[in-house]
Amino acid sequence: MAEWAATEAGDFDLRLTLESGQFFRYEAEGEGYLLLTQGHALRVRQEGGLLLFSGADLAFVRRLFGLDGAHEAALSLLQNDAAIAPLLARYRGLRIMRQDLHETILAFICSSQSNIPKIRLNLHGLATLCGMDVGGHAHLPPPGVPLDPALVRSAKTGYRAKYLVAANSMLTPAMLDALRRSDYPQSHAMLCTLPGVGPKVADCICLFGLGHGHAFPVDVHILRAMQARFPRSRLLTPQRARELAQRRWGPAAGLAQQYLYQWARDDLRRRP
DNA sequence: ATCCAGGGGGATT
DNA sequence: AATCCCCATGGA
Repeated sequence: MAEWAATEAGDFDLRLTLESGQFFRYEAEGEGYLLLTQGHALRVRQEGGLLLFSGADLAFVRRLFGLDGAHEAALSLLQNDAAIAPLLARYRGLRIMRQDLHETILAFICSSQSNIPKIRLNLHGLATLCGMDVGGHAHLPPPGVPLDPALVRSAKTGYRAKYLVAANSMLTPAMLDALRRSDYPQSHAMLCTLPGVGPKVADCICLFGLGHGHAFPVDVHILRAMQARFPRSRLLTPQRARELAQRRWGPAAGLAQQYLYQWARDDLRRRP
């Protein structure tokens, strides 16, 4: 077994962050987790304010989990806002991860009309059937390669199979580079040209795969959360909720969304 | 603009 | 065991 390294991770909650619906290629293993991403088999576990890891270098781990000053800067924009501050305290340590762009696109095409366990099932199937083996671990297929529609379908991706096949062929290195070089509105528009990617999924990709803090994906959970916390805003449609969040929180809107999502999942479920 | 199909898993009956 | 429910996207 590889050697463990450690890094300071105060104000970080590994379990909360990993299981908050932004990243799906993990499984519980012993006291921690095994993550399969970007060719790495990364083992992580948290002991108090220390994050222990093996399988990738320090810079990779700190970037993946958002352990940088950008998080503190975004937090400081939210902590004086009465509409969101209680959630910051309740879910202390929840961070936005910074993931690989191509993996994020595949994951969130799978995410439409779905749920976390099923997305994990889809991605595991996709990696096993269409992907590549790296040291005994299945990783997602690389961008640009043609995927076998029958295999993609057998990963139980359902009607999303054709989107995954078409999108992966469109995702050339040039397109990924263009996405990375573009600003938030441009990359959002470009992502919406991919099959299976609409405004909501594009915002997830902007937030988790491109690090655009303004991105504010609105699904039913977020819409419910926004309606509950801004009861005086009449007729809060998904589009209006997004505009309100971006106007109110600016580059911290995406982080606010993550706290709202967690709260909605915990407290605003149907049939409580 | 409005309506509705779509796939598979989970909850409910 | 059968049925309802979920709820983003795309096409009619």
